Formats: sequence, C-alpha cells, structure tokens
Amino acid sequence: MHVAARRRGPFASVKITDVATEAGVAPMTVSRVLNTPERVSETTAARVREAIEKLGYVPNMIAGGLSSRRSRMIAAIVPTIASPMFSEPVQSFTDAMHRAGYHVLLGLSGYTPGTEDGLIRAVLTRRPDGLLLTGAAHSPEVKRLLRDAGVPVVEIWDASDTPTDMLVGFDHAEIGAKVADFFLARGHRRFAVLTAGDPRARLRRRGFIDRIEARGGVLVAERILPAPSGIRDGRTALQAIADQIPPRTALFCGSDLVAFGAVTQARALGIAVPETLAVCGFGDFELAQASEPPITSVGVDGTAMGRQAAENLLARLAGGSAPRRILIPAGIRERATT
Amino acid sequence: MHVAARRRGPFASVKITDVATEAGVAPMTVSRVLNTPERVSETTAARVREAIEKLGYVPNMIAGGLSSRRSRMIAAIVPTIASPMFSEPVQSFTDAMHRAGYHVLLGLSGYTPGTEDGLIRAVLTRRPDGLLLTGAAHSPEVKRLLRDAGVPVVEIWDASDTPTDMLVGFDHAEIGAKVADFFLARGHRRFAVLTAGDPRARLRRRGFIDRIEARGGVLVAERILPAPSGIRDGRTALQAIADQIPPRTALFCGSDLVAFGAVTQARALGIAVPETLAVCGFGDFELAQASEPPITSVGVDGTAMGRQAAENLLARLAGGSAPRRILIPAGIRERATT
DNA sequence: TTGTATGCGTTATCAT
DNA sequence: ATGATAACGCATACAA
Repeated sequence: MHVAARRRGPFASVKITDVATEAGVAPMTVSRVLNTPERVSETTAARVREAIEKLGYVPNMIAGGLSSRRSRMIAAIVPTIASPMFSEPVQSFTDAMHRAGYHVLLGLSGYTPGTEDGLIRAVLTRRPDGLLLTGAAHSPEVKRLLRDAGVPVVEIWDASDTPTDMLVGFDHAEIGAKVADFFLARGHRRFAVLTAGDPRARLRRRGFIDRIEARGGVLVAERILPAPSGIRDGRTALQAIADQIPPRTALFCGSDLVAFGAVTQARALGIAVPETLAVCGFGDFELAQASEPPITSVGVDGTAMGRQAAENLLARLAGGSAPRRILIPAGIRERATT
Repeated sequence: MHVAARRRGPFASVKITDVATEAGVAPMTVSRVLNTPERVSETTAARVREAIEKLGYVPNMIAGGLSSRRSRMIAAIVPTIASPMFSEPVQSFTDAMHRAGYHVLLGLSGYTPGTEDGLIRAVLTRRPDGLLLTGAAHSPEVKRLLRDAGVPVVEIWDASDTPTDMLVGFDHAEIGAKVADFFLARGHRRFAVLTAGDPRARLRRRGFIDRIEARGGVLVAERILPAPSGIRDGRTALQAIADQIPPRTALFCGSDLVAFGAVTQARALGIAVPETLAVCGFGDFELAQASEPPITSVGVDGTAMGRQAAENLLARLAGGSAPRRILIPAGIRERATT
C-alpha cells in the first residue's frame, strides 16, 4: 500500500481515529475529551480515556496546531541564559507558561547584532502564539514582520515609548542617572564606570555620565567590557583603572558580577571599600546580597519581570487586553560598598 | 465563503500556493527552493525567491512538520536554568542546535519528583525530533513511552549503566569518593558535607561519605540543603555547623555557590580557611575561580556536556550513530581553600 | 451530548 | 528539473 509504505516515523502512530474506534465513538469526541472535557458525558469520557490508556495514545499537537491554527507555543528570545539577568526572567516566564499549558521555544540571540533578526524570522516559521523579546530595538523589517504576523509580543528589559506591542521593563538611562544622584548626594566628585557594550548597558552608562557631568562631577576612568561580562572582567578592569581611583572614586558597574569582581580586586590591591572606592552594581543578584561585603546594587526583579510578561501574554491569548507598557520598579539597594 | 469565514488567524496567510502562483511554478517547486535548493535550477529559484520576497511569505513549519513528520524541534528538559549547573549546558546545547537549524523547546522540571514525567509526556505531544533529559532516573512508564516514541534521547549529568538511549555525563558517586581521597591524602580525618537533596547531589554525598568511613574518617557535620541551593544556603548552613569545625575539618559542598557561601561565612566567623576549614566545591563556576580566595572545586565542563549532547543527537538525526555512553572528565581543581 | 464533513499548509512519492 | 496527487492527524463549523 502507498500509505503503509510511507516512511515510518517514530511514534508508533496510534492516532485519534484509532482511539475513537477502540472506544466506539467519533474522533471528535476523543478530541473533546482531551481539550474540552466539560462538554463530554462522564461515562463516554471514561470509556475514551480507557481506550487512550490501552493504546498508549499520544496526541499530535502538530496536527492539532495546523488545524486549530494555535500552536500553544511561545518563543522567548534573549541574548543568553548564561547571565542571571536573563536566566531569571526566562525561568519565571517559562514556569508561568507551563502552568498555563504553553511550551516555550528558547531562542538565544547572543550579542551580535543581526542574530536576533534571523532568529525571529526563523521562529515565526513555527507559528508561535506569542513572543517574548529582549529590548525594543529591532530592525524595521522585523517590526513589520511582527505586526504582519499579528502575534502578541512582549518586550522586556527596556522602556521604549514605542514598544512593538507590549512592554515590561524600565528606563535604563534613568537608572544610570539615579545612581549618579545617589553618589552625588554622598559627596562624590570623582566617578568611574565599568560596563558591557550591549545597548542597554550603554544606556545606563549614558544616563550616569550625563548626570555626573551636568552636576560638575569628573569621570576619571571608564572601561567597556565584553557582553555578557563576568567576575573576571570586573577584576581585570578594576586592575586597569586602579591608578585613577585614589583619593576617592565612585564606581558604577554594569552588572553585579562585574561589581563583585571590582570589589574583590580592589581589596586584593589594598584599596579600601567603600572609603576609597565606592561601588554600586546592577541587578541585585544573590551574589551582591550574600557576598562579603554585601554590595550596593540596583534592584531589578527579573523574576517579576518574567512573570509579568507571561501574565500580559496570557491575558491577550485569552482574548483579553493587557497594558501596553508596564514599568517595573528598580531602586538602589544600599549596602556596605557605598 | 466557508473558508473565508474561518477565524482569521495571525499571519496574513500568504501560503506556498500563493508564492507558486506568483512565480508561475508548482507549490512543490517552492518547497524545493526552500528545503533542497540544489535540486532547483538557479533561474527558477531566483524567480521563486523574488515571489517570496514580494509576498512576504513566511513558511509554516507546523504544516511542514505534519507532512514530513519531522518537527525540527528538540526538547531540552532540565530542573532549572537558575543555576549555572544547567544554564551552561542548555546554553551550549541550544547554540549548537540553532546552528544546525533546530529549535529548542525548553522544559523546566523543578525538583519536585513527578514533574519531569508530566513534562516529558506533554512535550512528546509536539513530536520533537529528539530529547535532552537531565539524569537517567525516569519512571518506567516514561522510559517505555520514550522507547515507543522512537525518538533519540540524550541524558546528561549522570552516568547510569543503562541509559534510555544515549548518555553524556559522569559518575557522581565516584566524584564524591575522589574528593574524599583528595582530602584524605592531605591528612584530613574530620569531614563535613553540605549538599542539596536532589538525586545527583545525594550520589556525590554518598560516594564521599562511604569512602571516608571506609578509610576511618569521621563525619562531624552534615546538612541537606534545598535544591537548587545558593550562596545564602551555604552561609546559613556553615553558621549552623560552625561549632563542629575546629580544630580542623574538610568540607565538601554540593555546589560552588554553597562553597562560596561557606567560605564567606567561615571568614566572617574568624574560622581560618584553609587551615581550620578546608573547602571543596562542585561545578567549577566562574565564582569559584575568580573569588578571593579562589575555591577548590570539582571541574565539570557543562558547556562541553551540552555541546557533546548536541553532537550526539545531531549525528543520530542525520541517520548516523553516536556513542551510547560518553563520560566527560571531571577532576579536582585545587585552589586556595584546600 | 455526539457525529459528519471539510480544510489546515505543507511535503513524500511517483511521474514526466 | 519540475509537476500532480495524496496524505500528514487533528479541530472547526455545523447538523442532529
């Protein structure tokens, strides 16, 4: 037979019709037992479930998705999950989506411009019911593509005035300025920045530097680090700017890992923290909270961000609406390094 | 029309037939241009690409998957990505899969027994072409389900003699014993363990304790921590066992985060490291390498593990074969805490 | 509450 | 190198 000759895929293809036959009902009834059990009488449902069990039926959502035009998949695209900055929101987002019966397609775009574009294109091919993206800066073509697709999109970690669709984030430049104000209020006049070169880190840096210069402060040292940057990058960079630090400098780091590295290296060099070097990190990771000395940091609740993004998306998927722009609180947690 | 009345899904459904019409070819030719361009003459291919561009066609892999019975998706199921233990392999695995044209479905199973089962079942519903699982301990039903599915499976982070299909990992009990030997060789007689309660951490603990007792060592303190455990858990636990530490104890920690917490707290309490308290962590995360003092740890290359898992899977997906069991090297990196 | 008819958008297969 | 045809396995829409 033609059909039988077809390549035997995996999944010893028990299909919905087999279950239906076994249970003595129509395929549609089996489908209902699976998707809308409340519309099936308990007795037939039981019979169907028995047949499913007996045959070891595993529904095929690919077929279901083609028919219903809903994939029940969400694509989540972040630069990396090697940093808590993104692993936290992805973790909470995925958890929330699982609870709602969705699966998450993980896309890692790296920090090379252009990769994200390709990834978004590729992922749209799978017809996700929704998208989680990092940042609101996408190429015009992709923005158009997303609109055409008509798929709900949440952008996180950013605060554009013109999100593609929905946004859950905060203003990085504002945070930078806030940190500057924090230092200025404590009498600092000399400043330094260690930050990665990614767009959002650059925004924080910009906000920080602008505010400092507006208030007559002096930027005595600066280093742009690779993204994602880590503890070692912080140590190396601090080593490189050590000479500029005395008599007293306030340092803003692009992430808590960098801040931890800077503090560690400063102490190794005999630079007093916070007396000679005051340090503020970013992210408020466990490392900042639980290391010694605990590090002052900008608290951004990545877990909450992921959860909120999921909520928004789910609201829209349920046919409802969700806020276009949610700014999540981000404040300075003062600790022993300032 | 019936068809037109159907719920308008997203994706202003330009389909392959539209492209075909526009280009004046059969749909199958468009499909070939997309999937096997080498089988199409360059001139028609160019015409087709032009049509695709003009119409903004985005292929539908759901339909393609149904027809070809290959989803070009791999499911990766790990307990969490909040720990570098799993985020590293997932990162490298996903990167490798992306490069090969596959997408990764991320499943987070947590540490509650039973969750993984449900997740595997759910994910099989999407007909992944392959699976990455954490550990080789699955319920008999799931193992059967996986075999029936006929899908290639790689299990990581474990060294069962009877992997479901393929395995890339190492023997945790052996590592525990290795750490014990390491300490014993340095004259230690008093030992302590701080480890999470997950199955693999328990294996390491078991191997450690058994070896110690076999060699006449004494376990003076032990704490089981929540999984995944962090820096704070390490600090708290060390605080709790501080009295048992003098005059000299060797501590094995279930993860570098815990080890870092323990070292931090020990120093805060004035316990000399490594003189009074020798510490060995697990995972060899950047934190162990770059903190002060650098922490002795068991090095496991999570990135390599993920990459190797991807390689195996890809080999099988390409119709080839791959080793059933790959043990990756895991050795002690001696640093300043021992 | 249950069943019937039909289409979802693509690719395998065979034919030319 | 290209085309015609027939599935792929399910859910929508409607009827009973």
